[in-house]
Amino acid sequence: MSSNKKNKASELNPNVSIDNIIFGFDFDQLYCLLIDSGISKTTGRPRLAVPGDLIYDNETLDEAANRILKELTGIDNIYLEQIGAFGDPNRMGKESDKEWLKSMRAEPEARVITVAYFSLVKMDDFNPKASSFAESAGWAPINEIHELAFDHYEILQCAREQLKRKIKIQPIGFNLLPEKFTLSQLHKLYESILNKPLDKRNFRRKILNLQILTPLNEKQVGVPHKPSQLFEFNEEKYQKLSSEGFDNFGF
Amino acid sequence: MSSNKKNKASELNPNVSIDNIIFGFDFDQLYCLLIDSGISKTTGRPRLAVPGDLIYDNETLDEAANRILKELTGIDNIYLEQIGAFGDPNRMGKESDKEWLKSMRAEPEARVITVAYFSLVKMDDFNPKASSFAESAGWAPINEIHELAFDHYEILQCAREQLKRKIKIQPIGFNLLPEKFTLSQLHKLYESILNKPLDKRNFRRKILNLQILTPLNEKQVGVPHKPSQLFEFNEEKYQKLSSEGFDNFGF
DNA sequence: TTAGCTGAGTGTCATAAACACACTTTCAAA
DNA sequence: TTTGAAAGTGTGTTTATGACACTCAGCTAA
Repeated sequence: MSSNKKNKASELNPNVSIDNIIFGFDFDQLYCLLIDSGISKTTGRPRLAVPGDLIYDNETLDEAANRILKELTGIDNIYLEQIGAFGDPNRMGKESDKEWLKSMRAEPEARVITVAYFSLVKMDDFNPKASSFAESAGWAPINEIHELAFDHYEILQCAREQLKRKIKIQPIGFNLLPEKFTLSQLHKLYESILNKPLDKRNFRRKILNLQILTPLNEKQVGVPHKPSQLFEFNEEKYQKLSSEGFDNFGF
Repeated sequence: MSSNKKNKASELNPNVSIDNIIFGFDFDQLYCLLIDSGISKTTGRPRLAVPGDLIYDNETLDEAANRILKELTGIDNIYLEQIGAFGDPNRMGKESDKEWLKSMRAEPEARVITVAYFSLVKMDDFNPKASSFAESAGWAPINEIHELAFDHYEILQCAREQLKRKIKIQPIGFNLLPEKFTLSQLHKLYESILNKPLDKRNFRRKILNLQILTPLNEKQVGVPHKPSQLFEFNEEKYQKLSSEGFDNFGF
């Protein structure tokens, strides 16, 4: 039975794909990693999509999402969370999508349900490189993304909403920052995700009251203003806090 | 092209299914609708599962979930929300599951990804009746469910968590109650979902402050204690409230 | 060398929400 | 008419929220 399973191991499942919204943050705004597969013959515009692929029959959905992330960026151990399944029978109905599918897929007409994920990466961990199935990949500011292949634009909006919801409950935002960061950077990150201004003093008070930040004996250097204190996220204190049961960051 | 699509219309997709956690409430505790497909030859115990089915290639995931709900219960227009996709390659690996699959599916060996939903029904709207693919269906108190087919137990736990999260943000609980209900019933519902006691006076104050309940000129009759005021949920006021932007029920 | 710019860092007060807590009322049944 | 069972009600304390404006430290360029 196990060898029977192994036989199927390397087969692509023609009906289920993964699409992965990869978020990054440059201390100023949120970005999303997009793949540019060239100028579409039908629209005359670049065909932009989120990284994704059909799944293999021997991998879990999480494994498939990690694989896609790894193939594209070369990094693993990334924060990854499922958004949900998107399965409109017509989700691949645009002419430009069909054109692309014909050139890429063994069964371009097959109906594909996609399971969407989002992941949070430290932007400087990743230097976009072309992957095998796309001509190029790059970071796009999320507010400047207006059109994507398939239903990827819709998925992106869901991802943004889910991130908003989640960041109010769990400090996953730290996955978008380097090990050491300033409170202003964290502040700006929360503002970018929640898409609204937050009072500086109130933000600092709340975040510090959580006691999940360790101040370092280190400051910014070379900045043309008062240098900022650096902090790091304290996983241990956070675990303690969540096991004691709290359920809100309150932003 | 459209007729081409229509051709595929009635085909079952062998790789994607829907499973639906259907919640009910009897003013005392939460229930889940389960299907009993008889005594398993391998375990000797009844094989209990959540209603579900493969999807058709021409329906959206939401439509498929509604269809399953309708086929089983005869009711539509039910509150329905996606939980997510579950796709462990081994999720159908138990012997008792395989035995059942062989008797039910055209391709019993196919790998199936399932998209889970939960729905909220007014228990007295629904009198369980046997569906075509199950010998019987019935309500089980969620705290008494310990073992289910496939990964349904895991899905049930996710559903409970999602319901907990959601009820703090949106008043979807009203879908589990009849048109007219008392504050005590609503109180008990919140306690059942959140799985913890809530102070009676504080609960009433909060819920009434939301101003989404209309008191009726009607009381309970025939109860051996002070009769309770009846209320109904006011959808209109709720819409107004949510469009003005609030994001928390605060329980 | 100093003036000016930039963002860092800080505290208080007023308001609102959360929480803890106990007795009286109304009806049915015995 | 007494009893049991759940309904209904208010206050004081504590905690969290939100609004708000100035000084500080380092760099740069005159």
